[in-house]
Amino acid sequence: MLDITYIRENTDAVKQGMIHKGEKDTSLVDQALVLDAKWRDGVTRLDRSRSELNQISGQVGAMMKSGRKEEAQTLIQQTQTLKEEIKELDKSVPELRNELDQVLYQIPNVPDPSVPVGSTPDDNVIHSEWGSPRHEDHLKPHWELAEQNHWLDFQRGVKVAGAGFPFYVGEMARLQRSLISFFLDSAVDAGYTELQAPLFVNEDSARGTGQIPDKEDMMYVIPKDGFFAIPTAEVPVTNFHRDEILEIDQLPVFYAAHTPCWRREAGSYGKDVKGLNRLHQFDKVELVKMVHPDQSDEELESLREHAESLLKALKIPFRTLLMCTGDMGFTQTKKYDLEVWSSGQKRWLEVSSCSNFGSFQARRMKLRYRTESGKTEMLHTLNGSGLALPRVMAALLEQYQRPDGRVDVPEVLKSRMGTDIIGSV
RNA sequence: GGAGAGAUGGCUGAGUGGUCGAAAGCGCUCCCCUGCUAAGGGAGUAUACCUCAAAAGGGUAUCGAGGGUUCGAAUCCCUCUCUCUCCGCCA
Repeated sequence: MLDITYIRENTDAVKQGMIHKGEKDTSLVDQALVLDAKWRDGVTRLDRSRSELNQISGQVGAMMKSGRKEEAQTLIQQTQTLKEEIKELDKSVPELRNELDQVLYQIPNVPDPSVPVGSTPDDNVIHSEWGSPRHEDHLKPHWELAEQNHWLDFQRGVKVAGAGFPFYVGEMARLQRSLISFFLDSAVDAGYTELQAPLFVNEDSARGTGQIPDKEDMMYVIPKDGFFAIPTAEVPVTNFHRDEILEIDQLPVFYAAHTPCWRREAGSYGKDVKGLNRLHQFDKVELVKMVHPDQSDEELESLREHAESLLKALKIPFRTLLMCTGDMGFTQTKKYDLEVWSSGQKRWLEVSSCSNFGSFQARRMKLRYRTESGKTEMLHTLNGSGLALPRVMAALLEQYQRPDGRVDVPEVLKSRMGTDIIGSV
């Protein structure tokens, strides 16, 4: 959420940002300002009444001590109206604040000035392209390669769990494990601290990163215990420091975590869900940064560069998109998407999304640091995939396939795979 | 799952109805003293919000969370959560 003080002082910029992100109606901002004024008025009145009551209580105490009970009684009688007033305000002020928060939750983060203004994916800017995509006619999609080599078992996945929960078999399982380990090692080398995180989170955490109340339907829920299955490691990892104040010399904080991710993704169909393109459960290595506000612009670039370096090391062709205002999402100030070229499907597949959230997430989860002057201030958070496994594997198989359906192992994975080539003729 | 104990500031730990946002100690910061080291003295050291152009100042709330009793609650009552110990179960 945005800071109401910021909205108060930058009303036009906030409205402009909303419009650029595709909202037609900016009246939420005006609503917020009205509620803010009401709420502050209520707080002031409540504080004043309480102050009066406290003062009287002190006097009563002093009288009781010195035995002036009658005097005390008359004072006590005076408190009745005050107490009623407090009781009312005590109810209405939090209600107003709650109303205000509900409005604030619906106001999107303001895009960074460097983000191209646009409304559709066509307005995204190609930031860079890398590698040599294969364009032979008879390249197979990964699901055909997987079928030939018995690498994926979708049917048994359906039997055991349901659609979108495949088994990875033999070399494919090992390939995934090798990639995960490669990604994590790279992250650690780049200064990230490796975390193994809870795979279920509680309601507070889901709220902290904004999955609820907005995007509840994306998550699997375990109602009996009040858990949410994480849709990304971003949720537990960003919440790691929720409600904390970090010292300035602890910054910046970098974390990397591999987790499965569960997404309900209701309503998808067709080529999107074919093979490994879209699953209900998939593995991902997630990178999270918590940084000083002055650093977040640069940190987004280095985050993107790190994600790109993984694809370069694997020699998988990809492009990086700078997402336009209309395609970047509610919570971000700036976002890059990395898309690998799927040689067998002749299309781009998103494997990473690197985002700067500014203080938007931090404010929601009270993630702060102490400035040199001793004040507390919201941190900036960033995250990015590094990387999402299934689509990387899909692109890898397709890019490295041989005419006989076997697949060469990328150089950087050979020792982990224990072989130069996988599959059988 | 059963039984018991507990939850206070960065930490340890007092406090059972009236200047308690909270003693004391430790830690930390600054200053003084001391020719190293050690020791000593003094001051300061939570968070959030409102008010104020800002700073200063003022006010309010917070002693696990929520509710109640009272003029007044860290202290009394109710509900919940969590932690610890013992037993059971268990990778």
